[in-house]
Parts: sequence; structure tokens; C-alpha cells
Amino acid sequence: MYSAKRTTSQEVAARAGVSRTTVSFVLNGVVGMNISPTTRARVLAVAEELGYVPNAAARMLVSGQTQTIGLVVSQAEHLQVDAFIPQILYALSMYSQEAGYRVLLETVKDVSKPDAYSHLIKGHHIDGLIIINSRSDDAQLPELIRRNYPLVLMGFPDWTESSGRVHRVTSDGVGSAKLATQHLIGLGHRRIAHITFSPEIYFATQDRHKGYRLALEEAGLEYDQKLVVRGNYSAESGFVAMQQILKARHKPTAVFVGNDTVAVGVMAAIQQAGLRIPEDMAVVGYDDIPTAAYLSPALTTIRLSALEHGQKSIAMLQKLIRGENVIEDNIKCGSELVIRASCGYKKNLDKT
Amino acid sequence: MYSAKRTTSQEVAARAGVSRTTVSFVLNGVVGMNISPTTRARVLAVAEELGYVPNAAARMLVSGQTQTIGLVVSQAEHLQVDAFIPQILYALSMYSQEAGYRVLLETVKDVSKPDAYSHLIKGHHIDGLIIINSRSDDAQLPELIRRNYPLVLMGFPDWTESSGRVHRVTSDGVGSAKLATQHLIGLGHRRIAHITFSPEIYFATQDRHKGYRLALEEAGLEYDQKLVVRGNYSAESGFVAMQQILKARHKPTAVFVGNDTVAVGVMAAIQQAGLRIPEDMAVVGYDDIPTAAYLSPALTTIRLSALEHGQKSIAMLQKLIRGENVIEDNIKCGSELVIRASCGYKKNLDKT
DNA sequence: TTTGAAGTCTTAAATGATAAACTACCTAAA
DNA sequence: TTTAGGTAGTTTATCATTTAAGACTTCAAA
Repeated sequence: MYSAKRTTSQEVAARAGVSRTTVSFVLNGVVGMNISPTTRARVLAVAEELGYVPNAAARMLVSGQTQTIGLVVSQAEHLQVDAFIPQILYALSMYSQEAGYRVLLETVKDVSKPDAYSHLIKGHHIDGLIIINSRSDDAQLPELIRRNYPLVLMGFPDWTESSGRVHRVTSDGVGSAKLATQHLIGLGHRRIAHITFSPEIYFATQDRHKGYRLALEEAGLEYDQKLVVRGNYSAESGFVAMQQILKARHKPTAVFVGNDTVAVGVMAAIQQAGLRIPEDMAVVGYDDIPTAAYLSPALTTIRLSALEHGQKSIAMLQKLIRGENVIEDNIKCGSELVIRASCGYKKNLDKT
Repeated sequence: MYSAKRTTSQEVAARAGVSRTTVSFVLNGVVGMNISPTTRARVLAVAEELGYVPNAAARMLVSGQTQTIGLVVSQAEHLQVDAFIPQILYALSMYSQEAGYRVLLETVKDVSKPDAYSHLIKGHHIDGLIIINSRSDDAQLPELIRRNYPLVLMGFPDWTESSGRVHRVTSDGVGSAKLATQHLIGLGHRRIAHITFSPEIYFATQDRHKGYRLALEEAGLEYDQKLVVRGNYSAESGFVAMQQILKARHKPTAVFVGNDTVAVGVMAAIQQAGLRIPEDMAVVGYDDIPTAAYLSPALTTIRLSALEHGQKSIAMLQKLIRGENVIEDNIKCGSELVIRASCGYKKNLDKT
């Protein structure tokens, strides 16, 4: 069995001929402590030589800080199919590293369970929390918000029923979905279907649905319940959903899909039914996954910046952990409509 | 600023009228200690009532165990584009949770840097390590192997130059690549291109290249350097690589692509050049990403089980951490060729 | 010569859980 | 009556670090 030869500050101290305290002062650059340049240099040299890294546990215990943030992925299996979550993960990991934090990844199957992730907090494993794809049935969220626990929600809409302040990093899901739908309307479509990318329990799903509906209403088009079908993250769910829509007597001529992965399945169903995209059925997605520009036809979609989401989340969480005043509690990230071939706007395959 | 009201074992002890030690014994179910059922019940009740969760730092410090495993993603940006890594992440997270371990996610930009992830080990943040997509230029790996640090490598081929025992969970990359190429040969193709999915520095890439070459050799076909182009994880890189291949005077009739994401770009390039898949150019991928069956045409590919990889890695690492004897140090996971439309095997769109 | 103050480092307490060693009590056997 | 052994705990040391408080120099000023 492997046993770590722990190099302690004690050893560094002994070798440098000083006390543990001095070692701590030097390595942490404590100001106000007068350590002679000679001693400082010697301690640093010895620490380097022995490859000394302070024991995390001891440091956490005495300081109460773990320098670790928790990353909760609400419905774990989404990680397998949704292409946007990994991008968020990447961004969060990078920026938290930059800010001096480690990332504890917690994938949760069922957030409605009372202890889905709160053991991380109670056990003091983490200093703060970021929740990806918060759900409205999250059992521990209200309590955390009430207690002002450092917490940032990603993909969480306006929420007023709470007893505390909710900090979130979002993009304008309603606006973007509306924009996407309006683009289809502008191309002359009058009967437009919508396939959601997950159950309505997710706020992001609700938002996109709302934007779709708003665009229809403003254009004076009928909102038809039968043209709204639920997807469930996977391409397969999109395939099935689109097949159902294609069974309708009065078929739509366009479909706005809640995310790109689901849209891949949707496109497959359309093509398998012998219809052409966009001539017979226009398709618009959401997320701009890395392969979106290379599907056939290239997918028109809403582009979000995972990097921006990640960066802003980490910055916000860091402030919350430090107890700094966070003025803006709902940071919006930009989004844009990327027009490609699948919606009927004809031009060369857009590779951007 | 939020300050946690730490509930300590001291408080539980006081409330239950026992010592801290007794609380520890009861909550950890230490055997051989005689605690009366009455006391046990009272302690459990009080712990429950106060919502007591042992402080992680204190526990780590005294036990030397963190109950946390490190998860290193070798080249961080792959997380954004490669669809297989998130699946692995999901599997690892799930199975480690099941085994009572937390997951510390470390994305590394450059493993050749001397301290890319070893600070996790030296700082005793983790009990063991899993490295996804190990690279041959990893700077700290030889040292860790020599020291017998609990370590599992995923996607690591045979490696003999090491001074210690290397533990790995792999699939037969050479064999699978060979199988895929042989399938194309069996369909009558004589000139087959290969597009790698990443620089040759990755072992998985080398393996797939090797399998491709082996199949050609065994079939007595010429290995043409000009037909092997390097991709770089993204669909875009596949698009560019395929364009280059299509410039050749003597074009191939089939292409074996190192992974599915890259294959998406490859297919786009083929279709944009006015060629049909599979009639003018057959395509086979690798990984069976969730959207593979829904591309047009559906992509023939090699299916790996991320769950199997994850499960076996965690099981192996757990043994290593415990110091148990690990007999098999190179566990192979299964893989299979999934035949769909893109290679020329005609049948209905296969949704499995 | 004494006092003060700055400079340089040390001592000791504290963090919260675990585990080895120890205690106190009771019962039953010698 | 003494002793051994079991029962049901407690006391105390330990983990490696941080930090408040203290201590020892050295030099200058009174």
C-alpha cells in the first residue's frame, strides 16, 4: 500500500533552522511580520528543495476555508448527452483554477431528495456552490438562499418567492427564444412547432417555451398545444418528438427546438420522413454546439458563450465567498442568433 | 458575509450526555466497542436533530484519508468538443459517489508542466488519481508510477519503459480501429483515408492509427502517407482535414475517422464537395456519440461503454487506495462495431 | 545606565475528529 | 475474599497548520 511521505512545515522549519510559525509566515507572505530577507530566502529555498506543499486538511481545519467550490450538475445524466454542460464545466474549471479554487464535482440524480448535495456544505467540503440547471423542485435550495450561503445559480430565471437574495448568471432565454421564433416568422412561416429540450421543471425550458409563445402572440399567430412536444435532452427524444409532430394532419412548416442536440434528432426524423430541410421544414436550434455548423444542413441556432457564463459565475461566487457586496444579483450573458442553412437562409455553409 | 454555524461532535456529545469519542464510535459504527443500545440511539437522535455532519478537514487530518479522488482531464479544451469525455465524467462521478468518494475535477492545459496536477497529491487533497487521455509527455507521471501512487490511467496503451507498475483501464483501440478499417475493406474499398482525432502524442490516437495501418497491411493494401491527416478533436478540424484529402489527385473512396465529433466535420466537407455518403465516400467513426445515429446519414462507428470504463476505473482505483492486490493491471473494456448507413451498409436508419 | 522601540523570531492555543490507552463498575469464578 | 473478565464508556494524544501573544535581541535616546 502506498503511504505518502508527508513533508510537513515542521521538517522545513527544522532544515531551515527556524520555527514552524516562521515557515508559515514566509510561505503565506504574511504582511506586518518582520522576517529578515536572509531567513525568508532560506525558508523558501528549503521549501522548494523538499517540495513542500501545505497539507490541505490542516489548512482547511484551522482557516475554515477550503479553497474549493462545489459544482452541482442537477440532473446527472444530462452530462452524457447535452453538449453545453461540458462547455460550462470547462469554463468553470478554468476560471476557478485561475481564481485559486479547486472544483468538487457533484452529479446529482434527484435534487428533490433532501440531501442531494447539502452534505458538501454541512461537512465543510466547499466554500461556495454553483448549480448548473437548477430545478424548481430542488429541496435544499430555499434553505440555502435563506441562510445566505454563497451560491450562484446558472440558468435560473426571475424568482421572487424566495426569502433571501438569489444570485444568478443567466442569459435572456425568453428573448433569445423569441428572437429565434421571430426569425422563422420573418421568413414567412405561419405554423411553427416547438420541441422543448427537457421537462418543464427546468427553468431554462420554461423560458424558451415562453419566448416561443410570446413571438407567436405578438405576430398574431395561433398558439397550438399540439405543436408543442416535449424533448428530453437527447437526439433520440427529438427524433421521437418530431415523428409525433409529423403525424399531425395540419403539419407545421418550421420547428424551433429547445437545444441543438435534440435538434439533431429532429432533423433526422424530418429527413427520414422524406422531407427536405429547410424547403419543407425549417429548423432552428439553441446552444450552438460545436458540431452545429457541420450538420447537414448547418443548423441555425442561438449562440451562448459558455466561457462568459463560467467567468461571470466564478467572479460572482468569489465575491459572495469573500463577503463582498454584490450589486448586480442577476448577471446576463450575451446571446445571438447564428443564421445558417437549416432555417432557409441560403448561403454557403457557414463555418463560424 | 456568510459564516457557517459549525455543528461539532462536541455539541452532539454535550447534548447526548456522552463524550466526543462515543459520538465518533456510534456514528462510524466502530466494531468491538461496547456502546449500549440506549446510548447509541440517543446519540443518533441528537446527531440527526442537530443535522451533524463531521467536519471534512478534521477527519482528513487525523485519518490521512480524504475520501476524494482526483480526476485529471489532460488537455482541458477537449472537454468542450469531445463528446466521449463528458460521458466518462458522468460514469466516474456516479460510480465514485457510489463507492463513497467525492470527485475533484482538475482540467490541465499542459501536462508537460512540472506541477500540472501534482499539487493535489502533495497537498493531500486526494487519495488517488484517474487520468483521462494520458499523454506521453506527461511530466509527473513517471515519478508517480515509480512511487506507486494510486493511479489509474484511461486510454493508455502498453507501456514497458516504466520503473513501476502501471494500472490502466483501456479498450482495444488497435483492434477496434482494425475492425473498422477491415469492415471498409470488406465492402470493397481499396483506397481508405484516415483522419486522426488528435495529435499523435495521445496514446489513443496512436492506437487507432496503428489499427488502421495493420488492417491495410494484412489486406495487402498500400499505406499512403498522404491519406493520413491529423484532426484535432473538433468537427472543424475534421472539415479542414477532409478538404485536404479531397484535393488529392487520386482520391480515396472511404475514410476512417478517429472519432465521431471529427467525423461530423468530415461528413460536412464531403457533402459540401458535392459527394454523396456512402456512395462516393464511405465514412466510419469512433466512439458512438449520442447523436451518431441521428446524423445524415447515420454514422457507422465503434461503440465504447463509458459506463464500463468508469465503473472499472473506480473499482480498480479503490483497490489501489486500499492497498489491496490488483492482479490484472490492464483491464480491457469491450467495444463493438455499430454498422449504420454511412459506410454503405444499406438498411433503415438504425436508431440504436 | 536605564528605558523604549523596532526588528526578528518563538511559544502556545486552537481547529474538530479519531484512536490508543485507560478507568470505573459489575458479575462470576476461584 | 480476591481476582479475572466483560461492559460501557472516558481521557488524552495526535494530525499539520494558522495566529495571537509573547520573548529576545539590538540600537538609540534620555
